[in-house]
Amino acid sequence: MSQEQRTKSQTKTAIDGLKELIFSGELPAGSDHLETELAQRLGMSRTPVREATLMLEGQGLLEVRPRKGVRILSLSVVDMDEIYELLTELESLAARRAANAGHSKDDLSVLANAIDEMETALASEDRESWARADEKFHTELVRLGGNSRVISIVANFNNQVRRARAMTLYIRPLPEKSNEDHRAVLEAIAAGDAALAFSVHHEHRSNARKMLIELLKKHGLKHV
Amino acid sequence: MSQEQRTKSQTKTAIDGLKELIFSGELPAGSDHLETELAQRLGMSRTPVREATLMLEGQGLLEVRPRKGVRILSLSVVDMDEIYELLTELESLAARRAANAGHSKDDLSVLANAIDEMETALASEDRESWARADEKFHTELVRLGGNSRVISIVANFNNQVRRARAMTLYIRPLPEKSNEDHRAVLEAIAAGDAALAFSVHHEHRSNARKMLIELLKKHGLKHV
DNA sequence: GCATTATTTAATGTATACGCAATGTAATGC
DNA sequence: GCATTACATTGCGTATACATTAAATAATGC
Repeated sequence: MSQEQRTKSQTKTAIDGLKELIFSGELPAGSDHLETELAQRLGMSRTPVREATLMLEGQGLLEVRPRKGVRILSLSVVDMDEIYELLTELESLAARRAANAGHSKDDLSVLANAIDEMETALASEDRESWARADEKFHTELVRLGGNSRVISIVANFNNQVRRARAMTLYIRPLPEKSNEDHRAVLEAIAAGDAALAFSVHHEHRSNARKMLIELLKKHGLKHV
Repeated sequence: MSQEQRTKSQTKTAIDGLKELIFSGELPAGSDHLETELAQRLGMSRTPVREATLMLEGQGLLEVRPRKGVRILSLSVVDMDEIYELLTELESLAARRAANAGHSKDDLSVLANAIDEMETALASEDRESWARADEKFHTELVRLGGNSRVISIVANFNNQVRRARAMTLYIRPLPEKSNEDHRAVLEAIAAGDAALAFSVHHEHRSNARKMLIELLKKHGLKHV
């Protein structure tokens, strides 16, 4: 954790608080909440809550519906598919850029570590640890890509699918083959083979997308 | 134009007003403006202006800098390059999806018309008309792609580069070859050839990107 | 004179007040 | 009973008041 601001503004507090409430499921997808209720809950006046909800609406986490309250957004299968398609493209773009950037072995150590962590986690079937390492890998990959717009868009959509991912973590098959892909991507980047990095990662992500969508359909999860 | 809201909220008025002021250059890139000043200018209190600036900050049009005022963002060459790279990828994705969607000739008429309009405009060297038709083509292409996330992201970044595009409209060479690409993309989509639609459009966009970046550098436009 | 501290200023962040419009409820006419 | 209209409620949009604090300025000691 980075050093906290001397005094965090109420609006920031509200943003973080709401995010946390949403991610944790305390404000479930589809639920409605009046500004006054949220303000009370967060211990502040309506003003900063209002500003926070407007910003989070811009980030696709909720919807402000006058007189109906703030609605926490749920994602349909189509939404998930759209987002995964987008993430596939953007992460693959990042992989290509990362390969072209000529990163040193040292630069790539976070990726390598994440892969190791996933391996360890897989061996002990520790899905939570695996998920953390997986997210670390993908986040770092995008960071290495270096396109700041891509970085923030990907981060944003990862937030949007966070709940869904957590929800499916225990019902999906252990990603045995996944790490082969990760290693292949890492190697392509280390070798500076941009086309390969792109295509391998694209394939990897496409597969994950298909798997997830099938899973959602199979379990009748129309909204997550 | 769609029927106006009975009563447009002040916040919406502020958003539209600020956008217009930014796009028109009345609030030049890099300039700073206090909330009070903007409120007076827009004829309303600080509250809706504040909400508007926060939302526009989320859209990358300006930056809220406490005590320094709202700064209208300018884009560096690197920024432009990042954005064009992103647009290249997302529009190409849209082209692929459009090709896979099995659109009828009728569905593709807007694209076809836009191409014709560009041709006409080119013949009379009417750059403004050409730019409008070109934007129409690209917007429609993305719309046909049908991924709503992609649609809104592309729209957003088009807003961000709007000024820069206007600025370079008269100093860049007439895009003689450009329409060949557009036609090729249209044909690939009509034929349902997704891979071709993707690659042709990707190439088209990459070229435009290179051209623009060269142009900015050549003219010493470090910030637009 | 220069650096440091105290003071003032001003712009923001936040709370609050208030009117309006949308929603629900009761009353009325048929 | 049912539809329609009047009424009450309430949640939001906006203005405004106030507190806070960063920045600018003045004052002080050396």
